[in-house]
Amino acid sequence: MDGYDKYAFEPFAVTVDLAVFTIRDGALHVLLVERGQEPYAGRWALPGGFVRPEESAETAARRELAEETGLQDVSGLHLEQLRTYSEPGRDPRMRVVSVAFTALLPDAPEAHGGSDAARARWTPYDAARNLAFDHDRILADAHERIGAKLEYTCLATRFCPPEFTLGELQQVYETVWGTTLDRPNFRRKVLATPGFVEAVPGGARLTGGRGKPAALYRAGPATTLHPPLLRPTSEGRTA
Amino acid sequence: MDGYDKYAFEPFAVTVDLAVFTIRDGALHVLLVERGQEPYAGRWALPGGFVRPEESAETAARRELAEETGLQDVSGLHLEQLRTYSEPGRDPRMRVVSVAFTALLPDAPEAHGGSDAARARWTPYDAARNLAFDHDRILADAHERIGAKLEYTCLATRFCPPEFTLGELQQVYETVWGTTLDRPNFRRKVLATPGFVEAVPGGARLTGGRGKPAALYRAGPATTLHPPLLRPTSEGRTA
DNA sequence: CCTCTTTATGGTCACTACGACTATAAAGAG
DNA sequence: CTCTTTATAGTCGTAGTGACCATAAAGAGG
Repeated sequence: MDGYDKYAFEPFAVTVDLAVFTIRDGALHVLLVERGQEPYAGRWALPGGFVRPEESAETAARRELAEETGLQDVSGLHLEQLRTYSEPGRDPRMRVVSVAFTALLPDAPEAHGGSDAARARWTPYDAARNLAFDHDRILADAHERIGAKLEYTCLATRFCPPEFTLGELQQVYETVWGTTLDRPNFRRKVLATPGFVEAVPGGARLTGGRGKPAALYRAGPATTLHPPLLRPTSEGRTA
Repeated sequence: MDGYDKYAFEPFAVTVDLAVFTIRDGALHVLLVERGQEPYAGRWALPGGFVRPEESAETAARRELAEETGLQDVSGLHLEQLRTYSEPGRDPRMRVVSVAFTALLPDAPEAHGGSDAARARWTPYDAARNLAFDHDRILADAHERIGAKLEYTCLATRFCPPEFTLGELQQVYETVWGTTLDRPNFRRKVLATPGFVEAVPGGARLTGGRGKPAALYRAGPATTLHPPLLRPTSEGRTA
């Protein structure tokens, strides 16, 4: 931050890009918009936009999240800065530095594409490839980040509605990690972690499921998991 | 990234700020520079500078790191993006978005203050307060980040010279975390983690220490710790 | 109505990891 | 030679967890 008068500085455009995840039909989905203009016209991209003069990147990201999802209240949603992408050639028109964010939604509200985004669509994560700009990379980084954070935080409840069953919570882990987990062991771990989930006073779910009705839980006050809930095959990674 | 023609965008200045840590005399130190001009003239700040037109933020950060430390080869040093700070009022003169990085140095080369930074100095972390801009916040975020990463990565070896003793490695943990660790248990854990450290073929250190000479180790190929090496009192955090 | 399937829930058992602790070895200081 | 200091080896009990097995409670289909 020193030397303002020693080097001239180039003006940059600053944008935010959002990797918005949800779980739909037991599969991880991400919100994409279709680009209407060059470059990358017709290609899918992460939602985002310019940071306005009076905004911070976080404020801009939450504004874009509201616009793209069409949700009335996005204040309770989990929004987290991922990292900043600043490679000189990442936008062919001009020098754009983009601050990427990750957001987690409980369930997919189908109605969206509020303001400027031409078409917005929930896309299965595995099908979200060949995106515009460096968005493939951003999306992969975001996926890796949330997978890692599930291990040592209570983030998984952010994918769930206000009241949920342990089976739904387990499905969050299985969907993001792409693995299966032993149900009794998962249950034991979650219930043994104080503040992770709290039982709903007198409720059990009946109608939907095919099997025995499951108890309902809410997200607890805890934010971190000690000890962590490690992925089955996350051992011995050398690189 | 859509809507280029729909909203005018403000040009931003983009800078990098570096939180460079080392361990000196058993205490965590951070590299600071003294500002020579307004605003915050005479105050200490994190080293940093503008991102040049042809650079990425990472490139700019490594260039600044070389300039401020005066080191010939900074290519092997650990440099990691922390996060981006973009609050509208964080620089009183203009709109500046800063990408913050964290760097870890094995030992403190006293000679530095290479190019534009008036005076650069290693400062004990606990004494690095009341910095310019929002650098107190950046520094605190950086400290929290490296403390957390020590738990589940092999980052601690980045604080050590090429060959080190387990006592030195333990001191890294104790210094960053501000705790004490049980020596035999720490030793057992480190040696039981494959790829964390590797014994130097036939060496033991003699001259310096007062006690029994310690075996020398090098950093191994592993990058992550499974299971993690958790801090003594990092349990039950609710907020 | 009975049986099969499905999901939820409760439990056991063995093994690993770890905190707390004791003991021994090998150096320098006095 | 003894004291101090640091490194290293090992022990013991407990928490956490992976791999199971068993039971309960619902719907589906005969």
